[in-house]
Amino acid sequence: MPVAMTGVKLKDVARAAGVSQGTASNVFNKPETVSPKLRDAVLEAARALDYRGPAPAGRALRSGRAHLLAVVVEQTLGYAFDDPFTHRLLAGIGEACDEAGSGLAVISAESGRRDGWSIETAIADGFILHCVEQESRLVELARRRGVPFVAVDSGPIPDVPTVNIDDRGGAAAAAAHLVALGHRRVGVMSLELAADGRTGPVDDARRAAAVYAVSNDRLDGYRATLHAGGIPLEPALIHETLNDRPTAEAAIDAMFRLAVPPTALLAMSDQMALTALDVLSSRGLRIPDDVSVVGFDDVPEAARGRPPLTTVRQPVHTKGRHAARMLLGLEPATSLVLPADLAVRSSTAPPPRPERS
Amino acid sequence: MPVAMTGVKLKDVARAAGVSQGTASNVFNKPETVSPKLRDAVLEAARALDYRGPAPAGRALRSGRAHLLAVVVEQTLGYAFDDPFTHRLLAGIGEACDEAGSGLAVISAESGRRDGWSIETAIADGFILHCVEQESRLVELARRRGVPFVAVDSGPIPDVPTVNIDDRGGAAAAAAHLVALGHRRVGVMSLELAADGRTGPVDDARRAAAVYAVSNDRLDGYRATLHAGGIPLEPALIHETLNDRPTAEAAIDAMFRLAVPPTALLAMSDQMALTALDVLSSRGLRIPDDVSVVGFDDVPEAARGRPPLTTVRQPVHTKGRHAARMLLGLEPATSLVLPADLAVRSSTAPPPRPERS
DNA sequence: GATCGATTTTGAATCGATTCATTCATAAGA
DNA sequence: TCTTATGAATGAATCGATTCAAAATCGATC
Repeated sequence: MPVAMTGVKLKDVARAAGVSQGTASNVFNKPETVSPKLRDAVLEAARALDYRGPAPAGRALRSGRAHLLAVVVEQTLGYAFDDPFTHRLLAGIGEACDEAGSGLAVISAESGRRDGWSIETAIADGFILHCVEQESRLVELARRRGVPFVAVDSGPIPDVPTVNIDDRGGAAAAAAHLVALGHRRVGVMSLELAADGRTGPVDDARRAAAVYAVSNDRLDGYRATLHAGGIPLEPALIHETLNDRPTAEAAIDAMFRLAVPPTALLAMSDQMALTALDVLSSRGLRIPDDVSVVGFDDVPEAARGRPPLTTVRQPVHTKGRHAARMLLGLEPATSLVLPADLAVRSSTAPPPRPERS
Repeated sequence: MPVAMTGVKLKDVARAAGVSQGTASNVFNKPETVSPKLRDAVLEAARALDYRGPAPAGRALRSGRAHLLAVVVEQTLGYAFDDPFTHRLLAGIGEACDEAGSGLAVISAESGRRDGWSIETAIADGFILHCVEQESRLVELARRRGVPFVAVDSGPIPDVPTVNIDDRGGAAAAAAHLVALGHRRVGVMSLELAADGRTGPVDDARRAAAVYAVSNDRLDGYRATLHAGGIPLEPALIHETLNDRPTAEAAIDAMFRLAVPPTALLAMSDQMALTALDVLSSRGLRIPDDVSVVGFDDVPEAARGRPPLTTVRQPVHTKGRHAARMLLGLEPATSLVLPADLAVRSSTAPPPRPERS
């Protein structure tokens, strides 16, 4: 058993076994097409030379296949793996990859990043873009790269397969639930509308500048439904956050400092809603007695909230699965809009002092 | 703006720009070494031909660098992304990758997997093996592959850099806490000892057959400390589970059917401990009044348990970070043992009827 | 004007396999 | 016995870049 140094390649094995390189290659890739006799000879030579098997890089170059799907997120990898929503999406994608024997990589397209591994340099068979702006640098990059890709949670994009949920409908259901309960003053905690890090009240100009389809659609759903119920939604009652604790807390602060604070909160993510639960109750407000809270996403933590969160349920896992299966050729690559519905739990109730019973 | 079909390569660009291929390559990789004049010419030619940039596969083949770290887990991808512990590890690894501009891939080494992407075929600069058996197929594969790797949560492995925590010490601290509270009858919920899917009571023979260093060390820590406190740990009070709900529930069932059931439970993972909290309280047992429960890991959910879980805190995130940094050459590749300590919260208390006060 | 050193540029070699159109056997059918 | 299919094996071409030793260029100095 010699300790091989390096550099044994298929050519050497082929030569040692006295066969052509093509045959040696076949032994490793389509063993059934080569006679047992030669097959054994090659395998034996490989063993003798301590050949480490076909080198992946060479193989990828020639065959054009990488057996790897890459998920592109706009945050840092550190953040992505901390976010429960992303987990579920990745789990769904992972399931499809399991099916196809493919690997799964995550690419961070965070702006300030050193280059290295990115859409431009990743050796992958396809990309899943998550939550990108409609006319984003990332879409452009993926296009240029010439590798199939699908966009998830990014709204419709011309000539690109996409997977979305009915954000507008889900948001409408959430708002309708509050209207039905009798709420007349409702605050909205919004996800980012544009990628500029801005937070705070959302006026019409800001809304017009929205680039994230998801936030925009949800806001639309809220607004339209509240409006139909005769409830105006003034800028002071819509606060944009970064989906993290500090900015969510600031939003709550601002809205509950108003002369007439809201009796209910519509949050565009469970993460914000759970923060709200926490912040509000630590201020002595009771949920749902004093304030109702509705989340969005139905992450696993939502049902375990205190109290369990009323929220918009969406098939995150399924979404990931579809996107991955499209890229893997396991289903046709089209554009999908999956349904979202309301899961009513215990964080919502009629407002404390109904104007009419 | 012509719609390029395919197949424009560096050679074509070089020719069009009237420079050598080497120079063209430098324009994309070390722009500072080529004169502005030629640089512009090349860039211009690239634009004109709609060149898509250096193809990653070709680049990887020649340069030998992939700019990608791969994490190898023994479960399916679907499972891996569902497990809170894995998230934290990945977040730590991701953080280091962010630093180095590297990508992060996850490989499932689940046994029944179709081939495709595996240790043998992944184009990666290094592997992080998580929770593998000491003399595992996976270690062997990684060795053969000839690419640097480090093993995490796998105990010491000869000639391989590893990152572990002081499992024995952490477990001992957990047990000592219960002993100090006055418990005399303690049950253990164990993680898998070997990869054969077996569950149920753990006798000496089974213990001797343990291949997972983590489970083995924790069990050792529990045993030694209880023993020192004069508390015997009979097989009927050690139950092996698969770290999922059904088998955890079965373990609890069995132990609480005993003539003298335990007054405290030592669980080797928070996931099991949280399940225990759930199962026990749904049977009318109060925690910690009737039964004390100690977890292991301190996942984020632990602090949010009902009641908040007393558990062994370990630096999962840091563990991942170290492993990744070693592979990325950001710190020397050695073997690390990080500390674990006890986080006392509200799931532990003295036993209901102390034999002596 | 010649010389020296530093900076650019070149061009061929190399990374390691897969592919595919041919050639070569072998067995079956006429 | 002579085709004709069928299945194996061959070997050259190719995938798309990076590398590096050697050659060319350029300024500055003597």
